[in-house]
Amino acid sequence: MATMTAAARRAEARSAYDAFLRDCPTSLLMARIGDKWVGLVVGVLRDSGGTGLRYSDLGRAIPGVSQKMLTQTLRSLERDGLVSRTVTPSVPARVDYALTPLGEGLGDLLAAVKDWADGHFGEIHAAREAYDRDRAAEEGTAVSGAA
Amino acid sequence: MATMTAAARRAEARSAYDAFLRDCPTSLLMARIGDKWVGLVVGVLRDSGGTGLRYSDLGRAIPGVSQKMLTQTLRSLERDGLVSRTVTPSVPARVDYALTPLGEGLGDLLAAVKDWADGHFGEIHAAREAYDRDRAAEEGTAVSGAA
DNA sequence: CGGTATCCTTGGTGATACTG
DNA sequence: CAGTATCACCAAGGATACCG
Repeated sequence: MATMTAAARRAEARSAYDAFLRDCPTSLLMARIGDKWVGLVVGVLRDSGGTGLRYSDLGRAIPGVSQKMLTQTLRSLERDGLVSRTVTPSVPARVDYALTPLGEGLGDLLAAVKDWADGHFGEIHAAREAYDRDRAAEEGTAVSGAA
Repeated sequence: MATMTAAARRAEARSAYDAFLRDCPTSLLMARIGDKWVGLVVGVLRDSGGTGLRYSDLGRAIPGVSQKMLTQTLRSLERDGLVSRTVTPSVPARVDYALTPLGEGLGDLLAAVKDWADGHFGEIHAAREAYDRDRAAEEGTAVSGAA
């Protein structure tokens, strides 16, 4: 047992931390924002005005999303009170999705993220190129040194 | 071939969209924010003041992060010019990480996200409970109807 | 101390097929 | 139209072992 203490303690720490992260509102929101489709969906819903969009409209507005992912994203957003789902029991059935006030708040936040991204992407891009260039230069130096 | 058109077009749309997303600064930043460890790392670095932290300090400050993930996160952050890496060639070697001005900008953004999360988590949590309750009630209704 | 290289597991993602 | 269910895949993440 004593030989496993280090690994066991690490595992325990991980579990405890994971539990903490699950309860941490910030982590939750960050995971949400980072989700591949969430940003697109609330963006599209935001652009559509408060009128809402039908399921198939959403699918068309976001090329490349599968039904599964669209439904899954919509469901989780609905569960968190960020989008509202309105079923009109006509034939064929019609379902509209719209941002709730809370969802609009998230949309505003996302817009702020977008602004920052647009404003600083140039710097980030430049930093990447500089980093990659330096890295290539180091490798080149190493190679020429060896040769 | 005509029978594959629908699938082919979908695949093509996916590829084009994926390419677009890769070039989209907003998507890039969202992916970054959503990364499990990025938020923690810049948060810790931010709290530490501008003095920076050593690699092992970071590891200790974030229980549950593996060396691999810590290094990987730090590298990608460094590549994007968000953190600086300073090597002091003493024995044993010492490496310090700190937020760059750009990284502090990201930190501010993250703080805004955190504020929103803290301010609205109550609503989200309530929405979840309401959703889950409704869902359970529907199932219950279905069952009682069947029975 | 501060990493890198490797293997292995897990689950997120997407394609497909079927239903009310 | 608006989903649900199932399967298959691959890549992110973690554990482990080793190097400068």
